[in-house]
Amino acid sequence: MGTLKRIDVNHLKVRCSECNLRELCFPHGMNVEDISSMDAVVKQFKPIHKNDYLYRRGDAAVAIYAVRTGCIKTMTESTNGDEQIVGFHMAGELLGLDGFADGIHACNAVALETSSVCKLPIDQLEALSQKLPGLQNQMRRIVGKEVSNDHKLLLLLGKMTSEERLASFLLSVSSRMLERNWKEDEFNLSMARQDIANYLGVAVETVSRLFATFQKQGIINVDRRHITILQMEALKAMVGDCVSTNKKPGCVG
Amino acid sequence: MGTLKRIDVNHLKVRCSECNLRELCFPHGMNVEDISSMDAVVKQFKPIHKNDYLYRRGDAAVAIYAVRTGCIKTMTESTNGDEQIVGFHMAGELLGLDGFADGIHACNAVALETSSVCKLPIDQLEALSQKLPGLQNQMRRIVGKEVSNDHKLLLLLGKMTSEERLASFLLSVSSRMLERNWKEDEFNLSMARQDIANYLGVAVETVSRLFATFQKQGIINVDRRHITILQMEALKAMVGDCVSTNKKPGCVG
DNA sequence: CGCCGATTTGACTCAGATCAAGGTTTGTGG
DNA sequence: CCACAAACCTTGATCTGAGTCAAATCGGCG
Repeated sequence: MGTLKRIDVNHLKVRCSECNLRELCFPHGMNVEDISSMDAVVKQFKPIHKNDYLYRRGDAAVAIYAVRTGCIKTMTESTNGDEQIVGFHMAGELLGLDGFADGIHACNAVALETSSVCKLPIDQLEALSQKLPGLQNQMRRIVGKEVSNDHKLLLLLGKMTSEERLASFLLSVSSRMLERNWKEDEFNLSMARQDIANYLGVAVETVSRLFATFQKQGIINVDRRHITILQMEALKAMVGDCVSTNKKPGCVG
Repeated sequence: MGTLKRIDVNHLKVRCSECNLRELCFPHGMNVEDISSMDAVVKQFKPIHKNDYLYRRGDAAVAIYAVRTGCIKTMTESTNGDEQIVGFHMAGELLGLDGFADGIHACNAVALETSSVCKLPIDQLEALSQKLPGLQNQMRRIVGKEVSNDHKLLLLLGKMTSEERLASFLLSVSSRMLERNWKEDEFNLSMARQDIANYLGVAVETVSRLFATFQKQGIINVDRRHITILQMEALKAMVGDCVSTNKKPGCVG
């Protein structure tokens, strides 16, 4: 956005050991030496523009990707052309596991804005993980997180009202902002209303109306894609009470 | 069902190499020797009864499980008590990946009928996979399949009508029957209507009505939980045309 | 400025939920 | 083996949250 300095990032040397996102990509179970040995594996670092595909359904799956900057959506496609967005991937988050089943990507991955990613070739990652138990552990965690994310979304699509869905979405973005040490109560959404609607399994108009309602209730402030959360607790209460201030008995969340 | 011989399966020696389900559990990339070395890892073989929990949300995740007989459902739980079934696991299918993220199961796993499972301890599986590249490959495939299954369900819950959902469900069961060399057009469902409804994100009454409608249309025959598919093509057409007889251009399914 | 896509808002509609009631199957204890 | 209860399933009537359709407005951008 705005004026950007022209930097050819293709030639920048990528070093996991010097990356300020490494705590998000590989947060646990890997020590400094382990991280350093990742440097040799991270093969590419390419910028892609808004609406560009990182990979398409049907492409050979040769790598997983870590988002450095920007935001990338992944979506499944049905035989009759319907699409369902299954994830928005922010800086420090990984994508590409959808190709693990048979070596062919089952999803499309599209940039929501100009984004850059690290490419981690699967074969090399695998070879390295034979040597580093820490990496193997980490891979397992990454997989587990993907699965548990998907399950959260299944619960959302299967059981929640549209109001709960949007509240849940805003809280998810907010908490991910916090993880990155950005403001948790003020941020810009990188996705269009249509993308939010698709992701949440509702109509665009419903998203639009809910934003208006939340604003009228003084819970959030909406200025186009700029969101300010005014009453975090109100959002949390919509999704499920016990998340809020103190956990109630029986609640793990 | 009916009269069963009393066999204490707890003491049966488990051998992957002799298991007739191994083609489903570990279908590719592992040769006979690899499979044989799995024998030492498969630790338990325990029968669980209808409504018993294989594991609960919050339990330490120490293993993944392969279903030998019966059927097991896995479900997520929201903070306010809602449950969403995320999978039905039939003979030869694996479950338990939901514990990979942080070593704690995020799902409940419950038997729909008396079932037996193989227990594959994660630490030993990991140790073995350091030696067997084939196993590591296979683990990756298993993960990929889980992810792609979840994505299919996301598409179903996010975009399909209730009619498409039920058709899709029946086709999924049917194709899994075929994989097991059972009849693809005649089978017993092991789950209650309520479970189907929950899984598909609709009301029980809707499931009941749709079964009645499909039967009236001569597409299936329903006798309680016994299903006979009379017009497979009609079901396929409901989900998306190009799956049917011949693939149309642009369709991968 | 004028066009185009993104977003909002209002009016109307409907698929599927909810409510209500009855029928059927299964399990249990006597 | 039967009686009874509980769980499961079906069917009908009614209601409603959210979709669809239509139109106005906004924001960029060439």
